[in-house]
Amino acid sequence: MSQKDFKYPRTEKLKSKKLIEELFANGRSITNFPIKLFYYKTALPKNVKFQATVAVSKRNIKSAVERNRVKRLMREGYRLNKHQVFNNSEGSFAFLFLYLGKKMPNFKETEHAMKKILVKFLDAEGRIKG
RNA sequence: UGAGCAGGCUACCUUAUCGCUCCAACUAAUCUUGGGGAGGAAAGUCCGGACACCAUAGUGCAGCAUAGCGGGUAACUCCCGUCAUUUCAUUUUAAAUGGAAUAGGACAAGUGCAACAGAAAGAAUGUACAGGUUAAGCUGUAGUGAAACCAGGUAAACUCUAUGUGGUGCAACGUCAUGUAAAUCGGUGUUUGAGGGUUGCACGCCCAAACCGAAGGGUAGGCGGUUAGAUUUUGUCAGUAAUGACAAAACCAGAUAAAUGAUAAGGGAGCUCCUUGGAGCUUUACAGAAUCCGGCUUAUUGGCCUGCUUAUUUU
RNA sequence: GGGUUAUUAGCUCAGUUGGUUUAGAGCGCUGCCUUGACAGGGCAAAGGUCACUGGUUCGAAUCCAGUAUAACCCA
Repeated sequence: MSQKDFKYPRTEKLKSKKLIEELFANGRSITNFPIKLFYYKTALPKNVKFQATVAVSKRNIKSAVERNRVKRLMREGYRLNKHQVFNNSEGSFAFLFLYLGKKMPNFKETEHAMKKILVKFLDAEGRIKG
C-alpha cells in the first residue's frame, strides 16, 4: 500500500452477507454522532486489509434520494481518510458505518465525524508506533 | 404591458483535481488510453402488452372485466373525432357560441328495493275545490315526497344482452460450481380406480407399487435471461385529429449490500441592499433506473412558447 | 423488483356483502354510591371529521375511484 491511496475499489467493499451477519453478531461498535462504526476482526478474501460498507436506516431518512446522498457522503469521507487506518494498524477488519442522524448533513460535517471515529478506532484497537 | 384559464417544451453550463461503474483496445496485471453513465415522473403498481414456465394448463357452466357511435394502436379501464345528457361563462325572448364532466347497452324478460312524510311507492286512484256525465278517477288544480296521468324510479341492486378472459410472474426461467439420507425429480410401467390434487362445480387430467437412472435439503455463489428496441432524431407525404407510411442518420445507463460522487474556480440566472455600478446570499421543486415497452394517476420549482378571455395605454 | 391485506372511541374488536329511522361491545378514563380506608362490586356520564379526497344516490362507515399510512409473503 502506498502512503496516500485514495482509491476505493470493489474488493474493498464489504459484500458478503455472511460476514455482515457475523459482524452484527460478534463485532464491536464505536459511536460518534451521527455515525456509528461496527468493526470485526476476521480473515478477508484476496488478502485485502479492510472491507467497508455504509448503511442508512429507512426509518430515519425516508427519501431514497437523501439516503443515497448520505451514503455517498460517508463513502467519500471514508475514501479520503482511510489511509490513517491503513498505515497504522495490524490485522484485517470488516467495517460497517451506520448513519444515526435524521437530518441531511453536508460534506464537511460528515468528513469531520469520519476522521474522529477513525481516530477512536485506532485508540481502541491499538496504534502501531511510528 | 398586467391578470386569469388551457395546452406544450425544458430541467443551469464550462474547466481543473481526487474517485466509482460499464464497454472497447493494449497487456503478466485490478495498470494505461479512448468512449458511455438517472427521470418527466425513474414513483404509485391502477390498466394493457412483449417474454418465460406450468395439462394442477383441456372442455362446459359459473365467476371476472368492459359498455353511445366511428376511428387509432401490438394491446388497453388509453388516445382522437363525433352525438346525447348535465353543468359553467358570454350575448340573451327563444336560442346560439365556447369550456368542463359523464361507469351514457337494457327496468317493453323476470326478481328485489324506496326511511320519514303521504290516501297511495304499485296492476294504486282517496280528500277538497272546479268542470263534466245516465253513471264512473272521466278531466284539471291543491297537498306529501328525491320520485305520484305512467306501458313510473332505481342496474357504482340481483339480473339480461354483446364482446373478451387459464394461472404465475425476471425473486419467471435456463445453466455451471459445491455435493450428502428411506426425502425429491425423470424414464419404463400394471391392478383397483379407493383416496388426494385443481379459484367453485361436472367431465377430463395428474399423483401413489416396483425397477432403472439422476442428483435433492441446505447455502445465497458465478454466468445467461439483460439491454438494438412497437428505439431515437430530422424531413416529406396521407389524415379534421389521434396516428400511420416512406427516406436518411444515430447507438443513447446496465448496477447487483446495488455505480452515476466530492471539492475548488469562472460564467449565467434569481433574491436582498443600493446612486450609475457594486456587495452579499442561493444555485434550488418533486425526486434516484433494477426484465423491457405503451398509457393512466399522483408529487412539483423556475423559465420559455402558443391559444383564448379581460383591463389599461397609444394610433 | 413483484405479489397481497388492513385502517371504526385512549386500547382490542363488532357492524360493511344486504344503504336511510341510534355506529355498538369489552377494557380503560371521569363522577357518584357501598367501606373507617383500599381492593372488588353497583350506577351514571364523557369520549367518533368511521384514515383522507372526490363520485354514484333522495340519502354513504357501507357501493365505486384515487391518495396516504401500516403490515405481510417470495430467493
